[in-house]
Amino acid sequence: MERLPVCECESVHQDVVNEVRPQLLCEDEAIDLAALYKLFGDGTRVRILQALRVHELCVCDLACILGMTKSAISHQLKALRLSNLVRFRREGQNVFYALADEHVEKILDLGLDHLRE
Amino acid sequence: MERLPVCECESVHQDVVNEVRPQLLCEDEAIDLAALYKLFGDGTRVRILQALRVHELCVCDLACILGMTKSAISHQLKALRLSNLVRFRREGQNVFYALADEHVEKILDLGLDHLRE
DNA sequence: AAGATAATTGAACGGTTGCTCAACTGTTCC
DNA sequence: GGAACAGTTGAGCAACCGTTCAATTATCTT
Repeated sequence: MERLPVCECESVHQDVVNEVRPQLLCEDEAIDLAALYKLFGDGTRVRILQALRVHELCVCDLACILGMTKSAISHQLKALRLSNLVRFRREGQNVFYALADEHVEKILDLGLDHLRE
Repeated sequence: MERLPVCECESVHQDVVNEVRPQLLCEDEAIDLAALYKLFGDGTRVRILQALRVHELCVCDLACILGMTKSAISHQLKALRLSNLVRFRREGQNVFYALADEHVEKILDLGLDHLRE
């Protein structure tokens, strides 16, 4: 679906707008990027990810560490799983979760850097 | 408010839990980090930030570029302003916005890296 | 096969969020 | 001062989100 270049404003700086427009994220990229960061935008998920930096953990462990129900944790893990931010393996009755790659750690660190500056 | 180390589970891996617990983010840090990333977790705000990478822009320009109302843009800019992700200066009737620092760009880039891997 | 426990799932609820609309502020120009 | 326009703001509403609760699946043990 094309986004029309119309707007309600009279005094647009047309030259600048024309310079910016081709460098924009396309709609899909913007949505994907936002979807990625949305996962980091919740306290529970961030704490889960931070915990998984230290050691792989089962749902039970995470529930214990964060003081939440297994159900709540599992729901959040599902979201992280579907976006490939965590991977998991079953071992008997336990399912162990771990960070999917070091990209996740980098994102956590960069955010913490920003907060602590 | 202290978080009790209780949980509903019987078979917690206590040694691992004890190792992870002291390395956790405290509640406040987790919330602040999540609040930061929440701002990147919306398609409109991400597109605004990406546009501001190219050039400082007034509300009008952004509305034009994104095909949205000035009001909608202004609401989002307020959120970005309150968290110091953008700065602004008034020039006559226009208010020009720009990225606050290169941290914001780094975060955008890291997210895009992840998507394109 | 039955019982116990880890984990997942779906529905439901309450809170949050993003946009719209209308009213308002601030600046410029006459 | 008053008209015109850029920008901000608050209320309202629909959509989304995170937790709870209850039911279900999967695995292990006896």
